[in-house]
Amino acid sequence: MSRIPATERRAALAHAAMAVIARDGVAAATTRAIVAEAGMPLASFHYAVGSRDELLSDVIELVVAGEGTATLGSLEIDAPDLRSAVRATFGAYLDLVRTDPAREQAMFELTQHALRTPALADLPRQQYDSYHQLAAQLLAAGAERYGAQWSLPIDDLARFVIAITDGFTLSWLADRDDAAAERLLDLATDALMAHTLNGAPA
Amino acid sequence: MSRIPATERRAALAHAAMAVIARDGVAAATTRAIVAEAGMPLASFHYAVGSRDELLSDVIELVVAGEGTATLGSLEIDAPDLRSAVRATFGAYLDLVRTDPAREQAMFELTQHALRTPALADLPRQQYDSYHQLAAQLLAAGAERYGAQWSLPIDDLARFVIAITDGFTLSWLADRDDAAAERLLDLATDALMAHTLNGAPA
DNA sequence: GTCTATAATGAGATAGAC
DNA sequence: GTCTATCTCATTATAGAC
Repeated sequence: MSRIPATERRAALAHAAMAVIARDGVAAATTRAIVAEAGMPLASFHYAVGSRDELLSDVIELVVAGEGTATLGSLEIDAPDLRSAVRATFGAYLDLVRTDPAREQAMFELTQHALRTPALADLPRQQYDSYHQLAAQLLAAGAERYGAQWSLPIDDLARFVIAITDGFTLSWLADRDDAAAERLLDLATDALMAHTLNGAPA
Repeated sequence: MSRIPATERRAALAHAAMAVIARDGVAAATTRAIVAEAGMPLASFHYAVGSRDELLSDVIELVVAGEGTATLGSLEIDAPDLRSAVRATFGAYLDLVRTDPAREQAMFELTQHALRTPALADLPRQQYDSYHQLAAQLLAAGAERYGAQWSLPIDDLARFVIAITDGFTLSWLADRDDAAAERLLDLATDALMAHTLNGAPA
């Protein structure tokens, strides 16, 4: 691990930290665990980063930049109509949560930690802006593809999507009730579709 | 602090821990902080409880028993119809979150911590069962009071209510956008009311 | 520049005096 | 039974050898 510029080390540490956090949670992301994940000696940590919270800030930047949600942005849904597409996208997110629950939990933990840490308290706003933008983008793309229109401001619907997504994830993490989660997503789909105008709008 | 039975001390510690957690978060709820809150010497902690996680388990029991949600159960809403009552109840919850954001955040932190701690991993299920029961009870009471019926199983609607409530709380904690939160609750109310039959059911 | 070795701190838990 | 004083451990952070 020699001859590597500090900025690259910093980035490598942030990625290693995200891996540790996704696997074991924020509390387990000690400086030791992070450098072990990155294959660096302990002293490299403060050589590159200054403090643990500073690195966690970098990690949230990664999430904001989309590294935590990349899977959803590149999703390709093949559905006959908008309703099916919406439901399938929710379903794809459910699969994501079921495949890697610890990762989704880690996103919540990062937010909570940042909210409790004065130096990081601004980051959750950016994090949720990023989520809302992703949802709005998916909603807009869906409407365009199926020739429909949303009858409410897309930002309001995006916030609803993120809220129901977060809420559904939390309850699933708590009780792992797949069937109830599916029914909840049906309900969420109904709620969204109640605010569409398809074909020729008024 | 003499002559107090161990079981009472244990309960006192659990309440003190909940106070600390509600104010400063789970990570700040060290044994020292908890006994300071309770006005006890440090050694009383392990005299009464065994371990920190054991006490956190007690704290979640308190939440499950309703101490974290008592405000909502005793809510008295005065509204002309079911829709207004639903919206007002959501609004009351928003007020609760705005009045004591740290407390609501603490509920999330307790869940996350329990999920990451093998000895406590069963508790989130009970915690969410308790939430779902509270929501179901509120939905049933509302329908009865206004002579309406829900056209979906009340447990599914209860899960939707808790999900949207959690999700809305998380986004509000992140960006403190009151206006957006109100619009989200309007949307959630619409979604619920789409599943009512009022007057004479089929 | 890099990393071994070591502070310095704060944590959970306990021994033993009263 | 109760609590003071202490132990042991893991943590963040740094000093100083190479």
